[in-house]
Amino acid sequence: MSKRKTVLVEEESMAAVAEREARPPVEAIRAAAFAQFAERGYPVVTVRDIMKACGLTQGALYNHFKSKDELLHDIIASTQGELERQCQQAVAGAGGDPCAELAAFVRVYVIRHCRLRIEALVANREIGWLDSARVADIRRSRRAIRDIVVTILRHGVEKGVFDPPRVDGKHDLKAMAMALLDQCTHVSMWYGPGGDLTEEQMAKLYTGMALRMVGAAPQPA
Amino acid sequence: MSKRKTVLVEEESMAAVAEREARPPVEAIRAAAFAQFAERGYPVVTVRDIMKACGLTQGALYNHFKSKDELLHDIIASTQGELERQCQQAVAGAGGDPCAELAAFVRVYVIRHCRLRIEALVANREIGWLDSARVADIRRSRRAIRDIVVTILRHGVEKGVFDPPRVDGKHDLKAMAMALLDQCTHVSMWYGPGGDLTEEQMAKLYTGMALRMVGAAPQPA
DNA sequence: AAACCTCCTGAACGACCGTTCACATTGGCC
DNA sequence: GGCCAATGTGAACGGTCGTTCAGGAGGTTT
Repeated sequence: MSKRKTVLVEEESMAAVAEREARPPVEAIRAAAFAQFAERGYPVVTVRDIMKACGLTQGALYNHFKSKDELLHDIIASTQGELERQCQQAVAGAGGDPCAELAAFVRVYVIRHCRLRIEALVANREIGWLDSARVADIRRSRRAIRDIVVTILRHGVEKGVFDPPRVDGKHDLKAMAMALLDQCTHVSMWYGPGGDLTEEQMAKLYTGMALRMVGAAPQPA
Repeated sequence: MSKRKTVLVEEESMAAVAEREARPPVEAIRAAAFAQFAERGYPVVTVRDIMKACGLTQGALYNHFKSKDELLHDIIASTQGELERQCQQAVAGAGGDPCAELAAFVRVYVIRHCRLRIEALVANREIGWLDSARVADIRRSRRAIRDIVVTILRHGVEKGVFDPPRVDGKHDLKAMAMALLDQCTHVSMWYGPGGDLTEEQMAKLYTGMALRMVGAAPQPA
C-alpha cells in the first residue's frame, strides 16, 4: 500500500514523507494546511487537499482537530499570540524613551512581517472565515497591539517628544496608530526577499517614516 | 405567482422589489452581488443567494453575465477604474507643486476609501478569486496608481521639496509609495462614520502624516 | 496470547455548488 | 391576430464538499 503510494504520488511525495517522519502528524497537518490556506485561501482548500499533502486521507484529520474551522483558528491564534508577545517585549526593552520605543516596535513588527509574511497574510486574510466565537480572542490581541502603539504615542506627546499632526487642533492617536499599523502590516502583502530592500533596510525605512509621521525630532540616520 | 412571492419572502422583499422596479435587472444583480460579497465573501456567496436577494431565480443570472466570475470582475473593475481616474484628476489639478500634488492625492484617496469603504474592501479582498486572465487589468491599474505616487515623490525629491528617510544613504521611493498607499487603502477596513473623525478630518490627518513621512516642509495646519 | 489503545483507511452520507436547458411569459411590431 | 426577441423559471446534471463511521494495522500492556 505504501509502495503503491510512493509510486502514484509524484512531485511532492518526498517532502510529504519527510515531513511525516520528521514530526508528529498534528504538526504536519498544521504545516500543510497553512501552506495551502496561504496559497489558495481557506474556503477553496478542501480537507482532502490538506491531508493528501501530508500523505494521509481525509478522515485522519478528525483524529487531531475537531473541524476544519478549528484547524484554521489554531494556525491563526498561534501566530497572533507570538506577535503580541514579541511586540510587548520589544517595547519593554526600549527603556522608556518614546522614540526608542516606537523605533523598537516598528523594527520588530516590520521585520516579523517581512520574514513571516505568509503567516501574517493568512492571519489577516482568512480571519473572516472563523465563526464568531473563535474570532473573539484574535480581535482582542489585535486591539492590545494597537493599544501598545497608542500608549507610546501618548507618552511621546505628553513628554513633548512627539508632535503629531492635528485636525481641528486635536490629535487622534488611535487613528494614527491604525495608520501606522496598517502600513507596517501590509508589508507582508508585497515584500519579497528578492526585491530592492533587505529586511533590515525595510525596518530602517519604516522606522524613519514612523518617527516622521509622529513629528519626532530628526534622528541621525 | 408574484402574489405568492410577496407573501412568502418576508424581511427583504420591500428592498428587493423596490430595486427590481427602480432599475434594470443587470444593475439589481450587480448591487445584490456586491452587497453579499462584501458581507460574506465571494466563494461562500452562491448564485442562488444573489438572485434571491433581487427577487429572481438562479438561472436568470446567465441572461446577464457569462459566469459568477465575470460578475465579480465587473464589480471590481468598475470600482478600480473610477479610483484610477479620480487619482489622476486630483494630481493633475494640483498645479505641479509636489506638496500640493501629494496632499491632493492623499485627500481624494482617503475620502474615497472612507466613503466607498465597502467597495474598496471587496475590490481588495476578493480580487484573488478572479482567474488570472481577468485579474491582469486590475493589477495594471494598481501599478498605475502606485506610479502616480512614485512620480510625485521623485519630483519632490528632485526639486528639494521632499527629504524622505534614507536607508544606507539611498531612497526607495517605490517602497515608500507602497507604505503610503497601504495606510490610506486600509482606512476602508476600520473607518466608520460613527467614529471619532469625519471623512474630512481623516483626509487632513492622513495628508499631514503623508507630508511628514516624505519630509516635506511643515505646513500651516 | 489476548486485550487494548492509537491512528489511519476509504466508502458512504446528505447537502449544496455553478451551470445548462427545455419551457413559460411578456411586450413590441408587422 | 401571429411572430419574434428578451427574459425568467425551476428541474436536472455532474461534481465536490465537510463530516462520520465501521473496520484494519501496529504497538504496548497485562
